[in-house]
Amino acid sequence: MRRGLATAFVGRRVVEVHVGRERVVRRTSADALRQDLTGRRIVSADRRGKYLLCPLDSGRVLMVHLRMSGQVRFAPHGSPRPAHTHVAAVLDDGTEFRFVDPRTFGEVVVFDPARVASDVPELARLGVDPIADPFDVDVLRRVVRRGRGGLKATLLDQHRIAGIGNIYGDEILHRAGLHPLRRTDTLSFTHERRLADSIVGVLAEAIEAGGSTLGDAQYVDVAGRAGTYQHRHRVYGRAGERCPTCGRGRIRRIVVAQRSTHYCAWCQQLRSPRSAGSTGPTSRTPSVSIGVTDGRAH
DNA sequence: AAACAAACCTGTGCGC
DNA sequence: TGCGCACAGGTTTGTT
Repeated sequence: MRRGLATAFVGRRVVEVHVGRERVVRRTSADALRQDLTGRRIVSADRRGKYLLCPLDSGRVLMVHLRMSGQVRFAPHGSPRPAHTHVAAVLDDGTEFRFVDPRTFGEVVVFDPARVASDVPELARLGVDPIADPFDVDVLRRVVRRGRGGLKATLLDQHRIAGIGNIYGDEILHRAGLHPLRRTDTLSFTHERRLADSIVGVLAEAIEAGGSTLGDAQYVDVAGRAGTYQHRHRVYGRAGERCPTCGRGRIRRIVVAQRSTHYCAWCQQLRSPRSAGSTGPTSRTPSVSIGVTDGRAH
């Protein structure tokens, strides 16, 4: 999404702003958004965790959060707006910025970056961003070792690490070969290194693939195109299937931190299977998939 | 402090 | 065909 904004939004000037639903500008108001955006030019497109941040030439910053069902779309001004378009900003090149969100959990706000701590406190309190910030096993250790909860809940905690959601949390733990309920204080240094590598690896690959568009096509890019990473999900949404990595375990679905959670019963055990002639999961080479390329394993 | 539930909304897919 | 229910990418708030 940030890349799409960098292409379609940066350098443009806002001519006119329409607010449909007040709810999506609830942090301030429709009047405030209109005043802060009208006549302003978009300077850049940044991101912290799941927060999209577009600095304006006024010195203030436009923040968009998509939450569960939000989209940002750009289309010619005058073309029919999709249902649930709650904010539309006409731009100086004849296009229109649209914030579309059926569930209205998402939001749009312009704030003063000097007052971020009071105006957008959750943004100020975000943890390390593994893509935007320096991130390695030492950073991960420092952040994760402060608690001793389960791994899945820790990965989803935006105050610790910013930007990992439910899909990528599952995919990261699968790549790392770690059980979602494994306690963070039981990891060896090797585990921690594997986890740090998996966080960066999964996120980077998913970004390059344009993200994950599920069946209902709620996530699409600024031009309405679907991502392709869903074809490479190894566990998310694949309960009951055979694991494409080990070819041996079944994908299980459990509920962790009130989120559906998927993992391979063989590659991701709470305790490593030892002795008794059982070798346990050893292959840690995620790119090697036997007999299966993309899509469903049958 | 941390674990858990509920709340915020709408749409879709399923079983009956 | 219609109805009720479960469930969905996220985050905050309130309760144990």
